[in-house]
Amino acid sequence: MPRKTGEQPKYKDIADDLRRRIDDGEFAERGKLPAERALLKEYADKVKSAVTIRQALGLLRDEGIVESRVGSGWYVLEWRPIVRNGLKRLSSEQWGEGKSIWDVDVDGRRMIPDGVEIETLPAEADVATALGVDAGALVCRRDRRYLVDEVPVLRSTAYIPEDLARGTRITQVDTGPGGTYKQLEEAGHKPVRFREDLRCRKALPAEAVDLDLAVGAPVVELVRYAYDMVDRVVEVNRMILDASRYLFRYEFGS
Amino acid sequence: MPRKTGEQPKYKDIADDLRRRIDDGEFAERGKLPAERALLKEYADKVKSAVTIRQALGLLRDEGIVESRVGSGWYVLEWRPIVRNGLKRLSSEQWGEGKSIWDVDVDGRRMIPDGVEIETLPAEADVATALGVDAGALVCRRDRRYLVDEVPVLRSTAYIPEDLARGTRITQVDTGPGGTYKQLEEAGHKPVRFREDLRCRKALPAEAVDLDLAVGAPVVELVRYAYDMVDRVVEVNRMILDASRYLFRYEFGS
DNA sequence: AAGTGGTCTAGACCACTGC
DNA sequence: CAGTGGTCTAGACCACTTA
Repeated sequence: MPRKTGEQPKYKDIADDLRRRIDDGEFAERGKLPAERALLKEYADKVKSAVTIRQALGLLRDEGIVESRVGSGWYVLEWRPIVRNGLKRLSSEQWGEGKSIWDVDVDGRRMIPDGVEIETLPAEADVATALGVDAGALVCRRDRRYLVDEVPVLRSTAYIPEDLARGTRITQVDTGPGGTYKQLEEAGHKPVRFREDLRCRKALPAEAVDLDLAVGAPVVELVRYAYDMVDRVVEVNRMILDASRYLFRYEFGS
Repeated sequence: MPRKTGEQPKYKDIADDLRRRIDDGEFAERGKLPAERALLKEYADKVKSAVTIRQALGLLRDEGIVESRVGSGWYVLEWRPIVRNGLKRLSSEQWGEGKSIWDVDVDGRRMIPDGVEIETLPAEADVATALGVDAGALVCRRDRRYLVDEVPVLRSTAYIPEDLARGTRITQVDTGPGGTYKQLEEAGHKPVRFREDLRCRKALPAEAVDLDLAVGAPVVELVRYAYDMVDRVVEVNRMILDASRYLFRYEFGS
């Protein structure tokens, strides 16, 4: 039956009730909700069809407070963010002394690189524009995924103009202490200025697979530009992050 | 019929095809997709039920590339972000000379305040913690929504300790040129340091209504802390932004 | 008034998980 | 193997938009 005027749809009623029960901690112990068929019985006086129950659960999933596991059930989610400090991580104190800039991402938890792909190839149009080189000019691409607690949280794809990367460890899997930025410094192109463009949107299907997310889950697309002393772009890094796991922090004085 | 092993669900096939057609510009002219019932006929050899068509369209909506208008149809969305520069907007050059810090949000477009609510009230626990005052201490709350192109894009709720706001125009609807920060400066508490914590998640039902979003659409929750010379928190501003309309930019030198 | 998206029913079979 | 979520069908009525 469709909705009557002035009434809220049934599935929203169900979602409201489940949200309240979750907030009340009713499922806190096992972290697990009753099965769909069980909920259908619980709410039998309100709703007749399993589809409507699923609609309510889907709403809660959209809000990021529950997740489903096929063959297993529906589970309450906790939110425990990774704090990513956009300023500290880029201070040369971090990478100047040989620390990896990823170390500052996670407080307590380790961020583990999961496979690296390094390739030298002609720049696509958007990459060329971002780097300020001609389209088709050679660039070095470093592509890598990162895990926290064995869960993928971040895909990072960095582009460096080939003439800056050539002959350095930037083209190697292990860039050595201080990473790419230290290598750029030694090549006479120390990054001194940065820009980060941050955009939040829903995951595309390919990204959802890569980061093990539900389709439509929010991701953050973060593009960082690193400039050297003469304002040349020496690196562009495009990152896709699982938005639900991150808190982005920027601090600055006047 | 359920999915066979190794196959993609039908609704994803439909979504893939529609995504391709949108990218090809097939609907660019009117910006409008065929009606659900028309799509059901178009894809009659693949899919038999309207629910499955709706599932495919819902996927595209989750990805933020189409929207639905009841009684009207499905429309292709364009993405034209508001660039919000987190650094420029907070330089005292912006507000020191009497500009509103909102003016720098929109390039070309105007950001229009839509209703202001000002109230002095005891601080909730989380606000008290953020401001570094005792729970229950009086604070001034300035709550306001902003529109761009007549569309709500931002809800801003600022909290200022009552002893700093008392007797100033902070408690007035119009804070005068330079806004709250100019008033704080004149009270001897010039903000000199800032922190912004940015988190992306799906909209809660109340937020969705407030910003005229679909439930589950991504929003950005941005909390800004302003500190004076002696590191006292002089303002906390909690903002909820329509994520689909914003690009956040942070620039910093080393 | 005609067409549209939104909601709902009462079933069904599948692949996957966990015992 | 029993239970779970995921997908699918073939209908239906409602409120809303557009003309």
